[in-house]
Amino acid sequence: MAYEGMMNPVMQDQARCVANCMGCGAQPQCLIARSRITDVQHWNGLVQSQQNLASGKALFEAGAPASSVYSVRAGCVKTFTIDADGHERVLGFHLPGDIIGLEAFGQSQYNMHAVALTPSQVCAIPRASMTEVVAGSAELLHRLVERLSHSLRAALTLAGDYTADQRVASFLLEMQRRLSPLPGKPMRLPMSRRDIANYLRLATETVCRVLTRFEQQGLVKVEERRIDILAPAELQRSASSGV
Amino acid sequence: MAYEGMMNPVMQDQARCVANCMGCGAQPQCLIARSRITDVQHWNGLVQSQQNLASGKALFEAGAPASSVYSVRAGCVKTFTIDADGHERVLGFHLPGDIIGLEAFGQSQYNMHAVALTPSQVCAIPRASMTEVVAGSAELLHRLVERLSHSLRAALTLAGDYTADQRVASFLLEMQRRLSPLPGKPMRLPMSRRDIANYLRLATETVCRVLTRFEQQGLVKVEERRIDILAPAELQRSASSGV
DNA sequence: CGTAAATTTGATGGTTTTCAAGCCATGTGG
DNA sequence: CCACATGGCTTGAAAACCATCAAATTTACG
Repeated sequence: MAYEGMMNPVMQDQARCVANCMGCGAQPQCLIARSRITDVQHWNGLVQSQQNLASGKALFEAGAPASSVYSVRAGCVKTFTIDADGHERVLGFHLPGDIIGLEAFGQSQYNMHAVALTPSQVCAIPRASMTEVVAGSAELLHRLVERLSHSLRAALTLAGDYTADQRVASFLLEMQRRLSPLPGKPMRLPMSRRDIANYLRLATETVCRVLTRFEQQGLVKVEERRIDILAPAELQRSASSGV
Repeated sequence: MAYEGMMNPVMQDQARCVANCMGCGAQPQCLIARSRITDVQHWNGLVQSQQNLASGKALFEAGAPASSVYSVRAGCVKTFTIDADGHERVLGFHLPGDIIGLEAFGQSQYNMHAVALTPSQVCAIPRASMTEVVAGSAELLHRLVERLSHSLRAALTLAGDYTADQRVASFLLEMQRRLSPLPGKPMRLPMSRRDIANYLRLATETVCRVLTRFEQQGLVKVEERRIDILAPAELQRSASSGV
């Protein structure tokens, strides 16, 4: 249970239920980042509440009324669907600064589940407020559409027909970027091999084998969920080249 | 060269270079559809120009400044990228009412190519105008985000690990819906087998084989690009069930 | 400390790709 | 009008890649 998220100062502040954007640990990545102080204050007023989620707890379920979007402050939240056969399909991993629930815009219900993979903290923003503040600030509107179009590009990338090697390599590099551990420090993945495999549309065993092979080739150092990328450039080539 | 698109009245009106939303054939599907008359007029003023595209002509290329988004009035426009190895990757087919270029929001350049598959007609809307009008109308903002999130869901669907049968079945049903031919009439696909295969991340041969099998099973009637769906319900089952 | 879950490794099989070749439609030029 | 060329479409055989099944090993946690 010794998740690193537990050590985050933000996590320890469990008593405060009203959000406070000033001094938030996720500021650099947040939608509101680097905005005018008045915008931040306005935004701050809209954030309905913060929510602490224990590892494995659901943020919302498919079919629930899509009343809010959520901005991740700390931890990691997995979104996924469950198809008719009961199979899980991982749609994404949301790290601090990411917004969850934008896909449900224009729908009355969420069409996916959201579950915390590690102890997490999110800010709930009522959808109506979201529309309002964004309509009032061209800057924020721009950023919002930017995010949506970025997600769209990411999804289209995921939709490509890449080999298992390419998928895993890309995933490791993307995670390295988003988790941005201290240089030289290995990153700690918040998700299981099973979740990675499901997200990449591969079998769990395939992900294992690829990681083993990458390690044998000296590209990475794997130690359970701690992964150190030794040769980013070569890994990048594995990600793009068809070999 | 006898594309059906040529018969569309809108297509014949090649002299008019300033858009006129009133009476546009794509109205029912357009973003502006069913808006207040003042909104339509405002929108109409923003539409910089219409553009006629001969079959095979490029609307824009990857790397070009992303100055506008485009609303398709008639025809079909394919968007795709070309990777380092020179391989094409089809991202989508845009039919009347669809908006092209939203993915480039927040980027200075398009990151994909857009080419007309049949004689087509598009309305260009400068990006600044787009932002402005959308900011001025909560209704339009809502619709825009709705579209983006719809595209996102579609991309996530495409990203699933479906069998060749499932992919082709889904594609046929989706095209039937979007092309909405007269009941009983077969639809005419605007794109080649190669484009379909590329879009579905399959080999051209695989698409052929699946179509042949579907025809043998009596699910569809295939005659070159004219395809008649004989058993929509069964095809739907092929699309969802893993069998 | 013991059980359950996660991870890893091996062997086998199935789906799809690749390579190769033939067919069909369309359009061109004689 | 027909021969011919071109590109799209279709079919067949072999190989590649990954999933599945099975089992050993490790880790997590009550």
